[in-house]
This record gives sequence, C-alpha cells and structure tokens, in this order.
Amino acid sequence: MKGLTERLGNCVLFNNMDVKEVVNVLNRVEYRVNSFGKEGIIAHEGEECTSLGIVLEGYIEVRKTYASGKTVVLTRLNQGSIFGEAIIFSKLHRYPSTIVSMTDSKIMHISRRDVIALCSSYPSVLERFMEVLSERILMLSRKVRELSYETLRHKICSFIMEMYEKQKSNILKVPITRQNMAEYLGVQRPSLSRELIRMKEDGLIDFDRDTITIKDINALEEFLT
Amino acid sequence: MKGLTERLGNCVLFNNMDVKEVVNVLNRVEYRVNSFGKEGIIAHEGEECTSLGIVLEGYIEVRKTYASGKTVVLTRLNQGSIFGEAIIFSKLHRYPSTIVSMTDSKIMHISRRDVIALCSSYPSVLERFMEVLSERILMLSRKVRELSYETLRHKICSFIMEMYEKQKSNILKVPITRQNMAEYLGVQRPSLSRELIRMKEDGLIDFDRDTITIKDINALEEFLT
DNA sequence: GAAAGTATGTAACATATGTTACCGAATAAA
DNA sequence: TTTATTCGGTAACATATGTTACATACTTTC
Repeated sequence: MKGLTERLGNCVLFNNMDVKEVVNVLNRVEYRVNSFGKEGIIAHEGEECTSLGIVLEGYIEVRKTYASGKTVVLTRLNQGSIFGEAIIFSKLHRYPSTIVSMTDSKIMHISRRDVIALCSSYPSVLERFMEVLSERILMLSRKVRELSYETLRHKICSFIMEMYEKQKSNILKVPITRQNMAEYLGVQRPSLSRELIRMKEDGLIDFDRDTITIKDINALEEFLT
Repeated sequence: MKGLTERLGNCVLFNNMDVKEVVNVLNRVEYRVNSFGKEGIIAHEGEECTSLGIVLEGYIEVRKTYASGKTVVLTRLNQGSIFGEAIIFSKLHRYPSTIVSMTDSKIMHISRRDVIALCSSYPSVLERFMEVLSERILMLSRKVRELSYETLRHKICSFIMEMYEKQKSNILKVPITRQNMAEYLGVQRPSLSRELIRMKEDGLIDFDRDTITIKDINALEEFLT
C-alpha cells in the first residue's frame, strides 16, 4: 500500500521515528488494514478487542448506542489517532462503545501480542505508548477532580487558585469572557455572576469586568479543602 | 537487603514472575532503596518525578497540601503498591501531591530509563505495567461518567440499568439498603426516596423495600441520553 | 461620534436537592 | 409475645442553581 509509511509516521506512536525505522516496524508486525465506507462499523460495543487500532485515513467516531436506538458521540478521531489502547491491556478487553467510520477510511490493526513485541523492540514506541496512557490518566484525574467540586463556589475558588498559580499576583487578569468562564465551569452565566457577587459580599474577592482581586486567599484555599 | 526478592515479588509489576527472574531483574537495574520514618516525606508536591516508586515495606499516604496548611489524604498505598507510574511518562513529570510515610517504610526507586529497559526485557513486566495504566484509565473513565450525571434521576436510571444488565429481569432485587444505595449514588436518603416515588408516579418504575420493578425500560434509557 | 451589537449585572421566579424531624413497618433481642 | 432497634417513607423547610427577562455598560462599525 502506497503511502502507508508516511501515514504511519503521522501516528502518535511513531511520529518521532525516521522513515527507515517505520519500514522496519512494518516488516516486523503482522498488521491488518481494513477499509470502511461512510457509516461502516469498525467495532461493535461489547465485541472483543484484541488489537490496537490506528486511523490511517479518514475520520471515525466513537459512539455509545442505547437499546432505545439513540446514539451519543463520545469522541471523534482523525488520521494518526489510535483507539483501543487501554482496552487491549485491561482484564475485560471488550469495546465499551461502538466505533463508526464517518468517511471512507483505512484502519490498521496490530494485535496485542505485536504491540508488546513492538514496545519491546522499539523503546521510542514504548515511550510514546506510555506517554499516551499517562497523559490520559492525568487528564481524567483532573476531570474527576473538577467534577467532584460540590458547589459553584468551590469551582470558582479552584478557578481563581489556578489563575493565581500562573499569574502569582493577587490582582488577576481574567483572560476570558464571563460567558466563557461560565461555560468552562459548567454553569449558567447569571449563576456565576450571582455567586461572584456573594463572594465579594463575603469579603473573599473583589472583581470587575476583566479582573478578579483576591482579598482573602486563606479563606479561598480553606474553602477548597 | 534480606527479603528484597520476596518483597518485590509481591509488587503488582512482578507478581507473576518466579524468584529467579526477580533476582535477574534486581541485577539488571540500578535501583535505590530509601528508608523513611513515620511522617517522613518521600516526595514533595511539585518536585520532579523521574523514577517509579515501589512500596517494599510499610504504608504511605498521598496527600494534597494547601498553602493554608490543611492537608487532604488522596490515597493510601501499602506494600507492593507502586506510585509515580503515570507521572514519569507524562510531559510535565512533577508530583501533583506530596507522598508521606505513615510507618517506618522502605521505598524502592527505579529510574524511568530502567523502567523502560525492564519493560523491554521482560514482556511480563511490560504487560503488568500496561495493565495497571489501562485499568486506571477505565476506572477513571467510569468515574467521570458517573460524576457527569446531572440529576439524581440520571443516577438512579444508570443504577437501575446496571442492575438490569446483570440480572436481566424487569424485577430487580436490590442487594443493598436504601441508606447504602443513597451513599453509593452520593445523595441523601430522603432525596433518594422522594425521587423513587416521583419515578413511580411517572410510571417508570415500581418499587418496595427490596425490589425495583422496571415499568418502562425505554423511557429509562431514553432519559440517560 | 452615533448607532448597533454584545457582554455583564441584576432581579424574580422555578426546580432540584439537602436537612431535619417524625412515624410506621420490619427486624432483632429479650 | 413483647420490646427495642433499625430502616424506609413522608413532610416541611432551607439552599443552590437554573431560567428568563431586562437594563446598563462596553465594543465595534460605520
């Protein structure tokens, strides 16, 4: 297949390899490349997942399908993305969602066994793979923490403390609009305004259109614990 | 150090290796073993993390410390547990929290480089490492999903559908008390009762002390999307 | 600089859930 | 069987946040 080497070189697992090495990789593993049309099913929810998927061409969607027929798009993956990377190494290695091709697409599959072989032979692949898994863990941990805040005031405190870490000043420039800040925190804008006013009344902060001034940083932190 | 081999054999990364192989491992890597007393700091928040930690003896806590001085315990790790496994492979490899020894403890450190070397040489270690990271990803994903439910009714629907998947019947035996169910869903017991009653009024379910009967499974699923 | 458009604060009201208290039913103990 | 204890449903009230609407202040465009 023409262009396969370049395609693979785009993949997050191989993008710091030179061409020769990628060719080497291709010779060492028993890969499988399948073509799909628009709306073609790449993997069904519940199906066994025994191989890593790599999007060589096209773009695909990961969807959750409910018995009622409704589907929800969880993520979109385009060229160079991989999928199933966490599933193949988990105990219950079954796809938790359905994977659908959104365009004409070409998908490479590398078996779990060969992924291990690749990681053993190419430390750079191993490192990239670990990096992908690790970044995902950190991203999810952050998300869990954010979702765990119980009240709007908690979220705002966390948001302010994050800015404080970066700007290291009690007078913080808020780089986004109220609307965006509300979206970022997952609340309605009027709710955000109202709570900011209450926090001002409580002597925690002061604020105007595009700055927030920290009045009582101890109280803000205390509140987060 | 006496007993090191057995101690390491308990570790999640090496627990399917035989003794000889573990000895082999020990000869191949430049490990470091440090001792800590009670309340000894194993790693400070913000510090660079360049090595994998293994708890050989004792038990330790992962804590978040706030400038106000307050600390929150995030997890406890005992013998055989590892820490820093996601951090060493992430881009910003700094401890996000402080790690404190709770008893006298012995901690082994293996550098990132040697972890890679180990994974390259011992496919079983590689597999176990991947399994650890993958299971963590799946656990976190589940948690994010659960935390993302907006209303109590969403949580209840999800809870019911989970039971339905297992029991495959419209009449579900609820294996826990209301109190525990409320705790599991993270709400107050009266709130749970009230919402169950509303769902009964809405014709979605019927229930008594220890069973829930699904009346309209489509509506339940529909509601989750 | 005036007009139009957009962002923000504010208020009134609706809804969801927490909180507390109480009562009756189920269960365990005597 | 009686008594004590726990569990679950119920109600009244408190609080947090969503929802909608509107007025004011800021920004952009001409």
